This record gives sequence, C-alpha cells and structure tokens, in this order.
Amino acid sequence: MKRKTRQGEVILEVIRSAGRPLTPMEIHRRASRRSPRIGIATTYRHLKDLGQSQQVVGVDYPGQPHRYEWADGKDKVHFACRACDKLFALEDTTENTPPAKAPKGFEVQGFEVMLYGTCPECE
Amino acid sequence: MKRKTRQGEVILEVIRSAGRPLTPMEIHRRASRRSPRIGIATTYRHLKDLGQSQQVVGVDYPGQPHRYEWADGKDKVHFACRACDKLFALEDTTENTPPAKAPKGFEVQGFEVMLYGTCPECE
DNA sequence: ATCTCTGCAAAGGCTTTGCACATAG
DNA sequence: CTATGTGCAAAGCCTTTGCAGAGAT
Repeated sequence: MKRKTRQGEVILEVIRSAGRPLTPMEIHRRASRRSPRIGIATTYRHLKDLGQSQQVVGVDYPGQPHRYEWADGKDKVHFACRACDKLFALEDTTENTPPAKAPKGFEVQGFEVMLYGTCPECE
Repeated sequence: MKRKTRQGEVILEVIRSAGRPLTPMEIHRRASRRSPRIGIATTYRHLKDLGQSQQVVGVDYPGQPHRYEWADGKDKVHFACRACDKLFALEDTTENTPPAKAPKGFEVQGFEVMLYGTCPECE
C-alpha cells in the first residue's frame, strides 16, 4: 500500500482507536460507517499490509476468531473473558522482562502474556 | 465420545506423546500410521471432545495454524520460532504466578506465556 | 497518463455436518 | 440389539485472489 486512500486511513484509524483487539469483521463493520462501500477484501488486504509493516499485530486466543490491534509496543498483555469471549488489552506490568526462561539455544526476541478468567461485566 | 474406540485411543496417544503442540493435520497424519483409514473428521471430532473435557488445550500463535497439546496443567509456556514456525513447549518457570496484574474487577483464573524468537535449529 | 487500490465475485483452505454403515457395550 | 462412532463427501466459514474499473500522484 504505497498510496494514501480513504479506505486505508479509515481502517488504520479504526484499529488505532479501538483500545482492544478487534476481529476483521468488527474492523470492517466499523470502517463501513465512515466509508460505506468498503469491501471485506480491502479490510483483509490492509490488515495483511499493516501486519507486515509492524503497525498492527495479531492476537489469538484458542477457540476465538483472530483479532488485530494497534502495535504500539505496549500491548503485550491481554485478558480473555471466558464468559463473553471479549479480549482486553491490559497495562503491561512486566517491565519487558520475559516471564519465563527459555533453554539454551533459544534466542528470545519478545513475548506475550494472556490472562484468562472473568471480566468485570461478566462477574 | 462415551465409547472406547481404536481411533479415539490412537488420537489421544498421539497428542499425549507428542511433546509439543501439533496441528490437526499433524495429528491426523500420525494417527493414520496406527489406524490407516481414519478420517480427518474423526480427528476433529475427537479434538473438540478432548478440548471440552479439558484433556487437550489449544495453542495459537498469530499467523500459524491452530495447534493442540496434551493438557497436563504444566504447559503454560511456549516458544514460537519465527523462522521455522515450529512451536515448543517449555518448562514452566513462572511458579504459577501470573506475570502481570489485571485491573480490579477482572478475575484471573489462569494464564499463558508465549515467547518468540529463533529456535536452536534456526539459530 | 500511469500505476496502485478497490469492490465484487470466484476460488481456496480449514473445520463442521449429514448420512449410511460399522462397531462397542 | 441399540445407540454411538466412523468414513466419506458435501456444506460452511473465513480469508485470499483475479479482474476490470476507480482513484491517487
């Protein structure tokens, strides 16, 4: 994506302002409000592109659809609610210290933490 | 799955002895050696069932296919190699202490850690 | 004017489901 | 014998791709 287009701007803005990881459908739905005839394929194309340029990262939790969020380098910790299946981005209190050691020979470049349980709304 | 069948036994044994998370295809391929005419649908049916009975857990890493592993309650830490896309189960050195805090109102029931980087073979 | 991006629809890959037969209990 | 489990193929998602036209530079 070398050119600046309305669709690209809208998709980026949707992800950037979401505050939590969104599914492609959620992104597409939100983007549609600001750019009505946008296609789902365009959404996927931008997601792929934004992923490759490190602006967006994927967040997966088993049994749930893929999600994507803005990559500001801070969202390494997430919370998955097992009741409502929502995903939340939590403040990172790990101070960039990998919470586990890898055996010799493994070069650790980064890490992610997923907490799971019940969110305030489902409490 | 209330009945004991050859296929069920084989699938369970494949997962239990794998030592690392496997994709449905890998599981099916390995199971086929011991039970040649086993269908992929049977593999999926057992995976679903074993997941619901907590004997098997899913492990996801963005951009890679879903994987499943034996749930012995110890494999909370994994390593994803970005070069060869393999997933490894690491020894858990977290001592069951969640590596991050959740805000008030979130009830943490468990957690998982994913380290990523380069594995010994791809070093 | 040129080359990229978009929308649409078709194609692909992975997972689930329907159904008749096999098989455990 | 009866109900569950299996294999096969079809159906269902979600995601990617091909193509002609729209749009950015």
